[in-house]
Amino acid sequence: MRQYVRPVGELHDVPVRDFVVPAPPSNISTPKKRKCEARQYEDRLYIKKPPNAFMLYLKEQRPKVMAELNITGSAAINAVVGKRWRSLSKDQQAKYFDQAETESCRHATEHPDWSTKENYGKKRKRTRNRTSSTASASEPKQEAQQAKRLCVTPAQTQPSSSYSVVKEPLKQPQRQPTVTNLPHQQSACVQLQNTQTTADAPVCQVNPVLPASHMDFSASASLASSAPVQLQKQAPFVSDTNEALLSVVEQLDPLLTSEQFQQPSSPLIGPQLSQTSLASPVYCALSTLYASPDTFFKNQKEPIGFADIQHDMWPILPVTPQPDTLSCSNTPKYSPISPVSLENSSPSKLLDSFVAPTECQPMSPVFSETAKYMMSLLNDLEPGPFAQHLQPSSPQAGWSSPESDQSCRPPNHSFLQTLY
DNA sequence: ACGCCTTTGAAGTGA
DNA sequence: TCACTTCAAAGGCGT
Repeated sequence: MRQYVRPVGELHDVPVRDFVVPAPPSNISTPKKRKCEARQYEDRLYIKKPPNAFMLYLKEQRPKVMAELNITGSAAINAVVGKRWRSLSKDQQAKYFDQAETESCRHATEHPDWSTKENYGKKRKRTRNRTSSTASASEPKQEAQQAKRLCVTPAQTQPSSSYSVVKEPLKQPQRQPTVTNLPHQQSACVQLQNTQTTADAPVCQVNPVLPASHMDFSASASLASSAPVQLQKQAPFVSDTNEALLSVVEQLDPLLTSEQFQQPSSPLIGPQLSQTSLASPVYCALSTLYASPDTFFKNQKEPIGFADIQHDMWPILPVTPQPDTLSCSNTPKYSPISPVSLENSSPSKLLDSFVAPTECQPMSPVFSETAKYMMSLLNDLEPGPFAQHLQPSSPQAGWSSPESDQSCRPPNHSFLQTLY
């Protein structure tokens, strides 16, 4: 496999280069069923939708049902699985919603500019007719609509920048970096609470994690859900990864383990704070890294693309972004509303204080300090690579870590090694 | 060769 | 806002 080396930043004034493996996304289309789409987009990659919870369940259950019932027809299998799905409890289903959120987050990281809109109308005629043979009068209209969609001009279905990377020089997305212009899927992730929400300073939104509709259902499974204590108690399915990650965040933010969070129904401040903390850019970025480190680092595109993918990643990377790798467009930047004293602030307060400025600004030193502290925690969990690159960073006053939770295991992933 | 079937959920579309 | 449509997976079947 070919690899390319490109500079990604500097470390202690020493240029750092990174291998870029131009591996195609894992969710490209199969040529068989995408001929129509392929006609329009030639050999451009077709990025599929991330699977939803039921699709993940379906994938898992299909071989079981096939073995149990000795049937092979997918339609029959799907009907059986659908029935089983409906018989599952909310808690049982939550496992798959959790996985779906992870997949969605990973997908959004790999394809930051992609939305389901890209695939809309790309399949051939497909008239969903639940009433079987009854040909409705609206069918011609539907067909006409679909034909219209199928015949859209390339200009109407301008591929996003993530597509363009495949064959063309990287282009700047045409959208302006206003949050309101972000695709809905991207904006679904995180909204930092307690931030200014003026017209000039929209609510910060960072990498996608989950649709809001899940936040009331899959609280235990959502990274950005409410009640972090619930997340620990009622989510035996939470992976080792998330568990370890949670332990880091809990250490990062002592508030998460304070007594007020032991009661899910207690004060309003609980969900608010927990959502902010668990949905923080750092946590979100870390979860992305943990979820798919190889993909994340291998699928880096041009520097500007990398910055676009995850500006929030820079603070936790052991490199300093070069000025020309920072993009002023399409990526919310974070800076403190007002100078925050490290001595008197917990990380959660710091994260709360970030808003998206109206123009490109340099990395917030406060944010970087937060990230450094997180790195030190990560280093404790998995000693190694970062120790030689980061100055030891002891917790500031007010950042005192709680007693480490014995149930929180260190991450099994060796993603840190992939950095070097 | 490729659309249909069949399921649920997420998201897009149009009124 | 609401109803409707499309697409994710998958493999046998029909055209």
